[in-house]
Formats: sequence, C-alpha cells, structure tokens
Amino acid sequence: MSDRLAKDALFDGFAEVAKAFANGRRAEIVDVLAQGERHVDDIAAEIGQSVANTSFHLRALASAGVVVTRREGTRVYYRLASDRVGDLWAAVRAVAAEHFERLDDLAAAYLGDRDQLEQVSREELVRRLADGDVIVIDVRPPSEFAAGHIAGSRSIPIDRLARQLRNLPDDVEVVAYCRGPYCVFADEAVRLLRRRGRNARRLEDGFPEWREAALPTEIGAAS
Amino acid sequence: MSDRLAKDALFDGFAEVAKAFANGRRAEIVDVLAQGERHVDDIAAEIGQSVANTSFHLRALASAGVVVTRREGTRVYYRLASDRVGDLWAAVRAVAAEHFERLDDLAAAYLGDRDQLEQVSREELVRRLADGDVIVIDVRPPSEFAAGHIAGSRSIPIDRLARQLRNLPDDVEVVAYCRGPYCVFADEAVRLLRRRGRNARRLEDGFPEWREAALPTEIGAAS
DNA sequence: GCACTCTTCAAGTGTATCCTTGAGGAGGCT
DNA sequence: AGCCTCCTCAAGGATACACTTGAAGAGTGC
Repeated sequence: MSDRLAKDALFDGFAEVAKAFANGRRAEIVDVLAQGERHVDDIAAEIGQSVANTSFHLRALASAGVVVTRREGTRVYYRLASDRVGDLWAAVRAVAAEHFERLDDLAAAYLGDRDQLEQVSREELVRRLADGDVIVIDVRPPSEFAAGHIAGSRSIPIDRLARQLRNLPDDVEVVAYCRGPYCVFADEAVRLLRRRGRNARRLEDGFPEWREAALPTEIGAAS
Repeated sequence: MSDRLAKDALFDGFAEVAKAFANGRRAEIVDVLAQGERHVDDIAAEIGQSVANTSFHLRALASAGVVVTRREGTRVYYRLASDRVGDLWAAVRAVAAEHFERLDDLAAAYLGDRDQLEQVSREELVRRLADGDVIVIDVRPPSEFAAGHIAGSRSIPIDRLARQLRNLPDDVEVVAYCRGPYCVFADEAVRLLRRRGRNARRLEDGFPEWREAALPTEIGAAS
C-alpha cells in the first residue's frame, strides 16, 4: 500500500489548516476578523502584539488560506476567507466549551463572575426590537460597528459608555452586545449600567452569531 | 489591562483544541472514529502506526477532550466525545477544501482521477432506496459497518468485493459508500464493478454525513 | 500463572515555534 | 522627488515541543 504516503500527505494537509488555529494569538486574530475586516496596525493593537509579529501570524493564517487581504492606499486589510472559516472557529469554541476541561476556569478568570449577568436570547431580542421597547447598544470598537452591526443598534464603544450615559433614555431597557460569548465588553457595559440604576442585560452571544442566523444587519459607521 | 494575560490564556485554551487536530496522524484517527468507536489495536492498524505511537496520539486527543474511552475486558474503545467533534472535523475539511491551495493536489494524488466516477447525492439515494431499485453496499471494514450503517445497506468490505461479486444481482444498479469524500474504498468498488460491466456509482460522501443528515441508519454486524 | 491489550517511560532525533530587531519595499502625500 | 506611513521580510536567539521507537509496566480475563 503505497497509498499510505499519499494518504498521510492528504491528512497532513488537513492538519495544516488546523495548525492555523493552533496558537492563541492567531485564535485572537480570527476572533477579531470574525467581526469584519481590519488592517494590520489595528489587529496588532487589538491582540497586544508588535506589528511585525502580527504580520507574521497573519501570514501563517494566509498561507493556510484562512484569511485574505485587500489593499487600500497604504493599508492592508485582512478578512476571513469565507463564512466557512467563521463556522470552523465557532466549531472550535463549541468543542472547547463542551469538552476541554480547563476551559471553564480560563473563561471564568477572564470573564469574571457572570451569575448576576442576565442574558437575552436572539429570539427575544428580535421580538423586543420589533416592539420598539428596547435600546440596543453595540459596545465594540467603532471599526467593528462600521463593518457590520445589528440593524437598529447604536454604537457606544465600551470606553465611551460612561460619558454617553446621559444621552440614553432611562425609562427603557438597554441590551448590550459585542463580539460573542467570550467577549467582555458587553459584560462591562451591563455592570456599569446596572451600577447606575439602569435596567440592562447582554445578548447571549455576539454579532457574528446574529449575522450567521440571518437576522437583520446594517453596515456603516455611526453618524 | 492585566486582562491581557487572562485573555491570552483563554485563547491559548481554544488553541489547545485546535492543536489536537494539528497533526496528520491524529486527523486520520479522528476520521476513523467519526465512523464509530474502535479499539487501539484496530486504530493503529488503520493508520499504519505502532500501537505505542497510536496510544500516544490518542492520549493527546483525550487530554484535549476530543475523544473518550470505554473499557471492555482487555480492550479499550475510543470514540469521539460528541457530535460537536464530528462537526469540527467536517469544518476543518470544508475550509481545507475551499481555501487551502495545495489540497487539490494532495487529494488528487491519493484519490486518483475521479472524472469517470459518477456520484449519487443523498437525496437521490433516499428516493432510489424507497423505490427499491438499487443495491447499496457498505465497503468499509466490518467493524465500522457494525458501529452503524445506512439502513438497508449490505456490508461488503472492499477487499472481499471481488469474491462476493457473483452474489450481487446484475440487473440492478449498485451504489457504494464508505467513510466520506476523502475515502477511496467506494471509488475502488465502483471502478471494480464497472470493469466487470456492472452499473455502479458512489455516494457523494459517506456514512457520517448520512447520519448527520438524520437519514435512516441501522446498527449491528452483518448476519 | 499466563496471555493479551494498552499505557507509560526513557531516550533520541529533529525541527518547529514564537518573538524581537532592523532593514526594506509599496504606496500616497506634498 | 523626497518623505511619510504602513506593512513585510530576513535573520537570530531562546525555547521547547513534537514525534517516534523499544522495552517495561499495569490492568483484565482465562
């Protein structure tokens, strides 16, 4: 069976794709790009690495075919190669959450205690949006909001929330959302709002899951 | 932001899961286990590695939570921890097929030329099975057939097909299936059958996809 | 006890990984 | 053109990890 070599080579090929995700920093990059395209500088700041190192990891992702680039002037924008890549990233998180023992501890260490944090399901939010008795705030960075957001949501990046609080009507419930279940922005937003006596909850997951569910989205920066 | 360390640790955790898939031999193991549970000896033979090395890789998979074990007498059976793991494996293959450039060459080198090979979709096979004008043969090893197979199919492992050919009625089309789109068993079966003048095609993918689509299956060895 | 199966250990080999630094190239602005 | 910004690339160092094998050990059944 000399097929053995060919078979091994084929499966080594599949393993190459998995290797692209087999590094924490690259996983962070994929998580960021799942929100929409970003340029290198921006990504580097986001993951707390040098630009050179970020470029290095982006190259690793690109040579596995997982991300693609677009040039605009002096900037280079990276994005996930297709929705399939987002699906793969979601599958990795799902398996980790369900089967990887240490993950609960790691998540708890990063996310803190979520027991007090009430969540809203996508279904409920759709209904509430239709009824118009809720304000949805997108607490991600402006560039992610611009690349796509929940239709009818309002961009209030988490680091500006405290200052913009007074512009929010105080007789309506606020629902905050961000990148997904492992993102802390919405958590922080809800905690801040509740400390100020507001009625606030977070969306159970984030924008990529909303888009994946084919629910209404919009594109474009805040006016 | 000392959250940085906690965030990095969390994403390193996700990367751990990806690492389980980031080796060709482990990918082969996952592919085999996607068919159903198997014992160590069996898996080692299947992937052409020593038992010790196979045990080593199985341990790597187990400590990422991707596979679980069951003891039966002196044998230890491994299986995928849940359907989510199968989904992840499918997602890896989908991304590789769609975006990883070299994959086409690797697949061609292992699978050979598939141009002559006609395929049957799951939908069509369901209809034909209902009409009863087709024979479906499962050309995987007997242990995989026993762990689960398409309802109404017949187990004829590929290495016994030539001898059992005379037992197949020759006025009905034969559809062969095996592990999935990257498995050669069904290809070989179809080629053999057509050389003998039979009307034969292969199922577009394999048993795991059939089960995933919630189509009728059966469990148990051939009588 | 003995046979069978699987795990583990020690050991060797090889090589990949990750990040930093500094230079260099591509594109745009004045 | 000259300069600036942004990104890529090559080199290097520190580190370690990944993979495999052979032999010994441990669990189970007869």
